[in-house]
Amino acid sequence: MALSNRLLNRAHARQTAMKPYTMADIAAACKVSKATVSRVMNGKAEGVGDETRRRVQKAIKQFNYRPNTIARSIATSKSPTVGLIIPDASNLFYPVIIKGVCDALERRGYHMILANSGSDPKKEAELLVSMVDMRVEGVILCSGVSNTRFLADYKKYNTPLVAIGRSTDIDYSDASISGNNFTGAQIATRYLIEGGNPHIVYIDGHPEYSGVMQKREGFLAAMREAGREVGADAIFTGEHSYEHGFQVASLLLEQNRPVSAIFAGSDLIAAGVVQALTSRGVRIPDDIEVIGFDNIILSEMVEPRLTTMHKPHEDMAARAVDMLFEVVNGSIGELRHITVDPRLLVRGTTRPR
Amino acid sequence: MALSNRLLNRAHARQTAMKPYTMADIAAACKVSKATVSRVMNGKAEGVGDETRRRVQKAIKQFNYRPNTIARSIATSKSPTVGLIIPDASNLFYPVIIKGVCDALERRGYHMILANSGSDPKKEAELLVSMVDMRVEGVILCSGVSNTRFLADYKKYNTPLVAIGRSTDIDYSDASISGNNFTGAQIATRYLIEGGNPHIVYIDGHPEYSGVMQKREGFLAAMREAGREVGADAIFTGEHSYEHGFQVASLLLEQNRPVSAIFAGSDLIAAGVVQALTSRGVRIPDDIEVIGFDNIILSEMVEPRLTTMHKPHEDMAARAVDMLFEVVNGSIGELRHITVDPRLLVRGTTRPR
DNA sequence: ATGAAAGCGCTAACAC
DNA sequence: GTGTTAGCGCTTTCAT
Repeated sequence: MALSNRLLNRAHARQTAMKPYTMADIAAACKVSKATVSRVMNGKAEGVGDETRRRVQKAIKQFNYRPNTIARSIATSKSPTVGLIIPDASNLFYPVIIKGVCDALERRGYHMILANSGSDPKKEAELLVSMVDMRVEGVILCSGVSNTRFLADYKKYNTPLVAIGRSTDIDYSDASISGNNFTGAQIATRYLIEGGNPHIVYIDGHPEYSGVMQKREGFLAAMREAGREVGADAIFTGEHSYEHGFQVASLLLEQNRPVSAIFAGSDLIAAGVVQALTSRGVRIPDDIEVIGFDNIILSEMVEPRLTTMHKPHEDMAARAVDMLFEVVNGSIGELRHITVDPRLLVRGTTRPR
Repeated sequence: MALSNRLLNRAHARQTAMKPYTMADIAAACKVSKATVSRVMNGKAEGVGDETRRRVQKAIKQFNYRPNTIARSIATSKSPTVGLIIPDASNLFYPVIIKGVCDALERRGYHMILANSGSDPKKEAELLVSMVDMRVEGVILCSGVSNTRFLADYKKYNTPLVAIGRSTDIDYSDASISGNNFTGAQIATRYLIEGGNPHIVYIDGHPEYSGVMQKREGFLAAMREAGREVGADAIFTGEHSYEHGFQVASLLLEQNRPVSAIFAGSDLIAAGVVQALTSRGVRIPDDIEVIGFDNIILSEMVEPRLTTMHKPHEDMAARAVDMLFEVVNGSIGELRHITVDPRLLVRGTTRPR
């Protein structure tokens, strides 16, 4: 009686405060226990009679009852959410990653909490911890610059971490998937060399990004093996942005530098280069060849379409999610750190070979 | 004693199961009550002595204790999260919306749960309900096609909803912000007419999208007021995509149709148009003028840069978040449904007037 | 087949 | 200042 009184009071309070119905409400309405409602909600085949089940289901419909995911999480101590941390959602590189992770998660009935780090290691650390506070089941981290000191320390929080696009610092994540930047840059550069380009310029983002360092090495390796000298003025680093590409290309033109080909460390940079060149009347690929990196969606939207090093980002995102769940349930194998080789995708910014 | 025994046992279990420390652990270690730990954690100035506070803070540091957001949510019955539902994260229109919402949320210490509806009203409804299940404080919905029947019904869940980009169906959201599509289309079309274009073609997405209908009306209104006739073959609807723009423009060229200007209902379409035209040697804006819509980041990355109808998406996203919180705490005023007028941004795809 | 009761980790009165 | 005691809405033994 005491119980049912409480419930009635609650039901009243609910009406005025417009609070959602709870399991107790359904239980009371059906004159069964919460345990039974719980069994029905979770579709337990065993342990509940047909008649009872129907009655409960009816009440659930009627009350429009929806179980409180939070309460469930606190009871089971696992919440159906995963965090995704990226540098900047408005950077054209990430939409497909976001989509890939989001969809893969949803297929498993999970939610995605998205946050932008702004490429700030400190902010990234804060976000990671706040994800831990949310008790996400794991987090997927996209980042070029991280506070590895923090990442090592982060292990203590015991929240699975899988990295996308960080081939270095493998020890700091439980699993990772990334493109082979060295190889990719090497392939692109070789292609440019074999195409007979006497003057190749390489433009990329900040060298502190692990990916940039690797691409730089790949570029240098390809040049070296061809016996080419690389002057300090053949390499331009800066922002990983469209503007950077545009500015460097403009500068090159203004300085009247002999340039026959440009290898850009990202399609964003490459797109900036293409616009700078075409807007000044330089013909691509006839006068200058351009190769980008990543094959983001933008690379098909510029004219001519970018020849670029393709990486299967959507698949990589899905695979990252797979791996995250594998580490969660301890089924992850030895190959926890995957590297995929970028593939040269020839389009319009290079001449036919 | 019983209590402290339980705690000790728990502390042991924790070690082996690697479960995070709880408030009880800290309390036990400091020989204070959970209430005190809670007070310290929440920075309550009153109610805790200096010495105690320091002791507790030290233990928190030492144990690396982090409060469980979920538990807190269940206790306070409010969770620091907001849902954002968009049609497709990989569509270049959304990155800046995502970023805007995410950042605005983070400034308030909130998390964003992101989900893609794929423009499927049914899926959208499911997502909305799953957000309710998560007990988000509210949801921000970006959508052109919704199940208005469901939306009306959704009110019963009592979870605040603010819409971005839906000027119609105002009754279904607690607040909304969107661009004035009619006016925008009208301005663009007038500009094209005043520029002396004899043959204006209008390309847009599916007419069942509320925004498309409005733009269509704006286009027609502008044509009508100029005494122009609009043949059925002057309007092309289809996907809201780059490909659609590309295909229609290609078709136009193949059919050798007299076309002097194209008004595209989105920059994505406009970008496709520009590529189709330039790749076939049509000069923009000399031979054909093009005006897009939205001013997404892509519009600056094509050559020539797109003349377009600018809308302040980042601000709109931030404003949507503001409004969401206003409805949450009941402080929202009368102007809950904001419409912003797009502004003509003249760039390279139109001739100087 | 069903119910009672004990948590999950926290907050929030209300005592003392 | 600090502790006690109820919950929050659910799951999960363990009885019956």
